[in-house]
Amino acid sequence: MTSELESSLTSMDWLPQLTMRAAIQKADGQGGHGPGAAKKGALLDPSTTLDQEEAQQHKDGKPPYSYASLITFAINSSPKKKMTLSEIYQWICDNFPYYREAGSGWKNSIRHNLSLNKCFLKVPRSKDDPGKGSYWAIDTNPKEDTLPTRPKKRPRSGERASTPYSLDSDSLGMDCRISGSASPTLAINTVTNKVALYSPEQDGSDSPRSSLNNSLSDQSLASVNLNSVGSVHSYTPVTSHPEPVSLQQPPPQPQYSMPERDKQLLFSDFEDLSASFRSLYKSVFEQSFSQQGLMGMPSESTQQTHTSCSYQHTPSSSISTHPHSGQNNLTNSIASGGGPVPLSHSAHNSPHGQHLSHTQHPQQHPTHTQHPSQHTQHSQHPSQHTQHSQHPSQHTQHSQHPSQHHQSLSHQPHPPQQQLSCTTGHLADWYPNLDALKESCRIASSYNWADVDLSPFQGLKESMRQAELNNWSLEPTQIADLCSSINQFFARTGVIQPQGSVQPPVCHSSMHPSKPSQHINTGNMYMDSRQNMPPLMGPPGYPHMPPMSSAGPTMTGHHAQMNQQHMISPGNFQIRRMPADDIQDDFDWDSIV
DNA sequence: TTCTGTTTATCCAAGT
DNA sequence: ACTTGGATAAACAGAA
Repeated sequence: MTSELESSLTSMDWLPQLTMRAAIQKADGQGGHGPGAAKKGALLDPSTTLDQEEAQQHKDGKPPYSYASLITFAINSSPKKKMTLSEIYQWICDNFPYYREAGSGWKNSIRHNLSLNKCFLKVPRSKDDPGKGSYWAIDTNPKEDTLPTRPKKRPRSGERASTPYSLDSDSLGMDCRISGSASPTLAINTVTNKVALYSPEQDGSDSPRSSLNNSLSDQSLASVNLNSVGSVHSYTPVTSHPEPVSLQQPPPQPQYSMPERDKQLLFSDFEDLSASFRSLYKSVFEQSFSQQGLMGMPSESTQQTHTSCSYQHTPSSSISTHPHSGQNNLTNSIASGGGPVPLSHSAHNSPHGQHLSHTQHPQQHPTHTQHPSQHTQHSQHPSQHTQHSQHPSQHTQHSQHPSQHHQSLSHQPHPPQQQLSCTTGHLADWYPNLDALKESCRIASSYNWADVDLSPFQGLKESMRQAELNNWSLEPTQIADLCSSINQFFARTGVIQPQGSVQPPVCHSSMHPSKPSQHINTGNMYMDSRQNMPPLMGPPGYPHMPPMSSAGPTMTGHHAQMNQQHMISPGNFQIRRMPADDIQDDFDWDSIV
């Protein structure tokens, strides 16, 4: 039996037959990319499921899937997107009779894969769900940078030292990075190990075999939970190599409906949004209103404001500099496959065709920031948050260091997000601007709002308060509204410039060392988090937030600096900058250098 | 005891 | 030749 398995699983002749919806490219699986690519693609999508048809095709013979694929299929077939080992066994046996008679060696391999492959997360059972073994889920956000979750395999002669433990995205990243349908409640602690935590309510009777279709159904985002989960380390998705996936993805073979993709996007992009908002809320309203005797915040709301674990949406690096985002967490991180990462998945499907299709928002500004024509002197798109280019060569050097951004970003044709078709209405419109908004939040948080009259923003304050009370678990539309309100708030208070040059008060000191900057950290963080993210960008449809110039953080920091000078004291709102020390940013550039 | 999970070692096929 | 990714086997430890 093992011999049969061996021959079947190791041979590549089955690759063309792979059908893994998203990742798979039946169309050109063996075309330009070759078997290797196809092979890789086979595991690209953590949310891949097995088609009934496919299953039927391989009923009799050796399934042309790798064990990792089988596991993925199995897990994804479960409504809960998690399965116990025995369930996985069962599912495989049920769907591939071959394994029923294949002895037990394959089970060992399954276990081996589960343990070895970072894509798979062990999910502890809940207390009320006793049983043997843990659940296994798919990590859509495998940590791929920094510390390995496990010691590297002891190198031996002739063996690569980086795999399979390597965080090298080419291997694991490829397999797992793509956004999937991970449950929003899935928490990953990538610092200590791969651990996923499901909310108790999610534990329940799975129906592993009930479905062969993957969907976000039961775990889709009924609401975007921006809540932070306290003590767990936030995930730091790093998409050092987002493109490989996309490159291998044949264009339009979308596994997800666009709404689903959007949902995934939401998670990725809102990962630290809650932190930003929360931070803003606390820094601005809490501070201000408390002094004005208007505060009505629950004490708990302040508890999570600053945590040591910071999450940073770092498309191409693991840098985490946003202190306020520390509250972020897992809950948020999961979903998205690393935020940007998943984007690449779809982004490449139609690198150009989908360029900004979010037009549903009534308020949407006709000319989007990402429009190439608006980028005056830079090849890079300021609004792109950056996920880095789709060119592998560019990813290889995704250094987070500002000085290197210029080069590495200059070729990015389209930011993944840009290419997404946003279909979730208001929220979708914010996709390209979330980072900017978050950045603004962060910047705003560094101000001293104590003496600022925020009474005109009672509504916003109340909204945020409610959000706080709800642990930032908001509906997409609510988030969108909140984004708009906050953005408006920023515009009015001068945090961002309402019109004309919309550069936010962000300095990229690293880019302009000669200029003293109060935002050194900000600048760093900014670039760090979104290497080519525009300092600030108005939401589509926000009239006074015209598209940013192409001034990317790595390229035209001087604009931001200049603006900062006069925006800090905006009109009626005299804002005192907090001492530099108060500015949240403990990021150490040296650490990544 | 069995199952589960981790780890190490080795082999093979394919790619570079 | 070397690297890479996957498969297989096995040893081992811990939990149910």
